[in-house]
Amino acid sequence: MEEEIVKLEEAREEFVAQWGIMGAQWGINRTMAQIHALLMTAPEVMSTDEVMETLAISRGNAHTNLKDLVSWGLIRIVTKKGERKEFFEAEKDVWEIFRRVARERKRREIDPALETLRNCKAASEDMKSAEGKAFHDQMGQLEDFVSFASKMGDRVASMQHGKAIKLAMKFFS
Amino acid sequence: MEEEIVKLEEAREEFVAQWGIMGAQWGINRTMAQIHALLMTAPEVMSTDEVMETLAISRGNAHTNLKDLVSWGLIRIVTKKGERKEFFEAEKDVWEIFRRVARERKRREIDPALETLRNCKAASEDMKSAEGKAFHDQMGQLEDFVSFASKMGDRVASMQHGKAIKLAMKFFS
DNA sequence: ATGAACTTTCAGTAAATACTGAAAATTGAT
DNA sequence: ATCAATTTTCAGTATTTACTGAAAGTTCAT
Repeated sequence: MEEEIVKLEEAREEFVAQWGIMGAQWGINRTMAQIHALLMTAPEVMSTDEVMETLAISRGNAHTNLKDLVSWGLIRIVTKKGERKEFFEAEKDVWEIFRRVARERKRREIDPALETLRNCKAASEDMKSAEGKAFHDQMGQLEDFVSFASKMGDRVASMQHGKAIKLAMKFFS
Repeated sequence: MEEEIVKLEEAREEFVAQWGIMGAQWGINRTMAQIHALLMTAPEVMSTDEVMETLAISRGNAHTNLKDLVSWGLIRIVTKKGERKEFFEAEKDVWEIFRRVARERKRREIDPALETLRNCKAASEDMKSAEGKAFHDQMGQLEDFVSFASKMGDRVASMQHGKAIKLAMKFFS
């Protein structure tokens, strides 16, 4: 039965490593994604020291990324009574994870981009030249698309899991 | 009327810069995103030299990123008769841009991640411990979610623009 | 008020990523 | 076959991003 524990740890390590790579490809720092993966598959809450030790990273690094994960709403701080230390626990529901990431990325990245697109569109509003008109038109198309996608995201993210599943079923019919 | 040209160039520069920042936030290199933005708003096809000059970057950099954009299907090579140089032209249709990015990211990033999730799930298939079962279950949930999202993406990406719009309308009703 | 337990910050450093520029390779016209 | 135009590659370098570790700050029990 000891064998099972080893196998589990191996599988978990593979998952943590791959989640880190995937995070990096999507513009999230590798360590943050790894900590997230670690906590998602942790049977119990973990302290900063445990995270440090498991991933072999420094206190500063662990601390910063744990706090970033908290600010993304992907993990939460838990305190045990009688203990002064903070422990961390991940949101494990995939639908909830998706919703939180979608919300944050909208707020942090999509909205500022939309702002720029609107600026560029406005700046080229009354242009007479063919180039000016084409640019204005292109900005308009991009703005429409991005704001549409963003609204879709909002809409989906604010749904209950069950509703979303139903919708998806309809979608595939 | 000269004034309009200046204003247009300013707006275009703002767009190029912001698109670069956004790209970087989504794990795409800044220069690649900037070249893409530049070509999306170019009234004419551009040569490597023109791209180099406009963005003040080296030949190697311009070359590498132009070829990467071609491999993403976001720009294409155009030749002018009587000229040996290659020119580049961007796909301008936002829906088509979205489809190509979705396809490539699936192929390059989602599919490998799914592979790992399946591995981890399989590796913990017959585990008896509570930890093993919980891990297996978590991998299963993640796999279901990712593969579902990926299928949705496929489905949407393979739609015609018009169909997608209709669907979206239904969605918002 | 003191001090141990713990968290936070941050200057310095390491690692990863992106870029340059020039040399090598390729292409196509003569 | 030669050569000028053009594309491609890549060793070296610069820039950006991430990490370390230790010092400073905070909190809470006594």
